[in-house]
Amino acid sequence: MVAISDVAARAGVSTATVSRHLRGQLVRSAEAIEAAIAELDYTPSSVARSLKSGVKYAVAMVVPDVTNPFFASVVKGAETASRRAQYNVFLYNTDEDPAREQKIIRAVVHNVDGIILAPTTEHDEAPAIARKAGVPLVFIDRTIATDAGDGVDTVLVDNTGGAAAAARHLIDLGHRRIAVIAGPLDTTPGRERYEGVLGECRRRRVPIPEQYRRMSDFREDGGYQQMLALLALETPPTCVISCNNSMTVGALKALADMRVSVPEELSLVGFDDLDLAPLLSPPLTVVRRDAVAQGSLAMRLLLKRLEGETGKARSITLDTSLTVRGSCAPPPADGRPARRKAQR
Amino acid sequence: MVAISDVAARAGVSTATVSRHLRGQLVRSAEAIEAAIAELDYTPSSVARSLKSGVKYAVAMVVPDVTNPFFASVVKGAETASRRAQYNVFLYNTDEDPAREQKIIRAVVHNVDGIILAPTTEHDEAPAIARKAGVPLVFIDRTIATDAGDGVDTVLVDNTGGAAAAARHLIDLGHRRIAVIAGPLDTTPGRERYEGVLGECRRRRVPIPEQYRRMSDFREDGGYQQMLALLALETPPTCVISCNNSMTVGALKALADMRVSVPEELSLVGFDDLDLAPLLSPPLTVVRRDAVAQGSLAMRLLLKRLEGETGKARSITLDTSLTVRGSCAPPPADGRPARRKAQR
DNA sequence: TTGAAAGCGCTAACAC
DNA sequence: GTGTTAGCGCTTTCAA
Repeated sequence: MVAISDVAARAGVSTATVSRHLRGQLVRSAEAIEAAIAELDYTPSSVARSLKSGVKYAVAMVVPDVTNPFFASVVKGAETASRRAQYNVFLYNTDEDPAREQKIIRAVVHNVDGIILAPTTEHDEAPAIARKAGVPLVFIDRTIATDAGDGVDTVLVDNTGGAAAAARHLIDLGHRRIAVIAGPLDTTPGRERYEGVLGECRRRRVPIPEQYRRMSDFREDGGYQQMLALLALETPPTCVISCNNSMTVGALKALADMRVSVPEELSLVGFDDLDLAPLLSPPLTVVRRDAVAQGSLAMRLLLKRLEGETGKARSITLDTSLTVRGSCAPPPADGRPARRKAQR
Repeated sequence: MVAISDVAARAGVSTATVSRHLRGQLVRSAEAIEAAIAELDYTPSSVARSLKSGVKYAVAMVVPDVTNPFFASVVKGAETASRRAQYNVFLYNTDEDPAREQKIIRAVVHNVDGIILAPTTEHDEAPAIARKAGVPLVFIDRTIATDAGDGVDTVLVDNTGGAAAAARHLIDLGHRRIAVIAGPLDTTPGRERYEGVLGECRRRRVPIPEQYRRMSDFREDGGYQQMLALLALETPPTCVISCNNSMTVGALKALADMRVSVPEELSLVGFDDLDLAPLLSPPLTVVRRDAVAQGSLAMRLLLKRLEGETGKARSITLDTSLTVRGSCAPPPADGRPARRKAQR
């Protein structure tokens, strides 16, 4: 490995001078130093630099699963935004496991300058750990309930509004038997979307009975099982709101397996868009948001803090929008929709 | 920040003893040291450790785009596999830009212990850079043509076989006018899949005319445009093989926009599966491969090298399999399929 | 403007 | 088993 001392020797100056030149200061021997650097193909060791300065030029992104297109886009946005400031992005998947998340945060907190985290639960210990280590933390997509989250910059979306818009759309179409497949309620988007649906339905006097409130886990299989359960009900709903993309995929598979035709027999709205959603038959109506922008914004907030910005934490809420495609229609006239036996 | 010297002072021993204890050696004062560590909430600085040992416990994953579900899965597999050895994964997107890729590799090569790369082109300079720096490199999904790639472990899939299987399937169904939407030919999967299709067709005496060979770029819009071009031909093909998932999405959109019914008027096979592929109507027939396994295998090869394994480079080729769903049928009888005017 | 030298936190000889 | 010490590559006083 070629070190700064090699360059200094070759250029006939001290290491201090080379270091100064590297930091952009004017030095007499700039040319000789440049020549030496080029000949030796020297790159400063960021490790040594970090040891001295404390800056690591690294940020950790901790998300449930990059394989989820939403988080893939978030990561993409954050990574792209990190380049301007020459930061590097460590990626970690928690698989929605709070224990794993804590382990990651603890291990990482001393090795990065900042952390972007989609917390697994709303009673998350990451803020305490990060604060103790003096490492800036930004929440993305989810916050935590307690005031342990005070002082943490946050980028959310208007889950409540998006979910309410989905409910409104269905109510306006004439639906009165509305079901919701909800994500974990100890999670910001899980809770807010659920409450968004419930709130809108309450406001419009279309109560959602207990059996239409299906608690699930943001996973494909959860969506599949809950849709199956809904279809097996004595009086099934005429429409369903699925609260994230993975569960929506599961719900769609259940619908396909049970040969339920959408939207004739059952209407469906998903939260979060999917690449192929417009190509399904019918094209899927969804609540959309700009995931790349969310990631990029989170990174920008973090970089501001790393540049020394102080002041109280900011919480930014991005808009969502209902994209109406073809998966919703008025409820079937006979009032006995969607009940089927399984087929092989 | 609390350093090893603080722990040593508190435990009444030297820093060397604390260091030994940390590395697992038996020391008399283990208990006192543990107590001090706990009270001070001490974590060893990985930066200092790296400076000393040269090991950074970091690996760079350089892929075209995490937003592509294939690469998202590769990254997931690699990240999961990295945990066993306590390595951390830096993520970079090249956006298929060779200049950006080079810049990333150069910047990263001295700050990581190893690199996993899906090279942008087949004449890639990464191996030279990595070799000069003495950093192990693993190619994933793509190799390079020249022997500059000698000494680089590689994890590929049987692109040729997969593409040939797709062609065979179509020929067996009776198709004689087969078109292919190819990826960049200076890319391993681009070239191999293209040649796989061509080779099988040649073997079966079903030549593919020039106008049915559509060169594209692995991007959605490329697939869209090329499908449009095919449909506009005087004599359009009766079936199309699309050589990656993004282009397949574009092709499907073109088909939808032009109201071409699949598979009645045109059959379609995609390379790489998509989450919703089974839910399309018709469900999409694709060539599949295990992306998570690919990523995990690449990381395992890399970790072996980092553990000191020597010996010549290994090149592993994973299987692909044709998943027949519903998007292929015998060609239309009238022999004049798929030609349409655009509709709004 | 420049060089000498100290030191960031940790590890590995080396001597005890 | 343990302490002393040197040094990884770099930055940054402090003098000159």
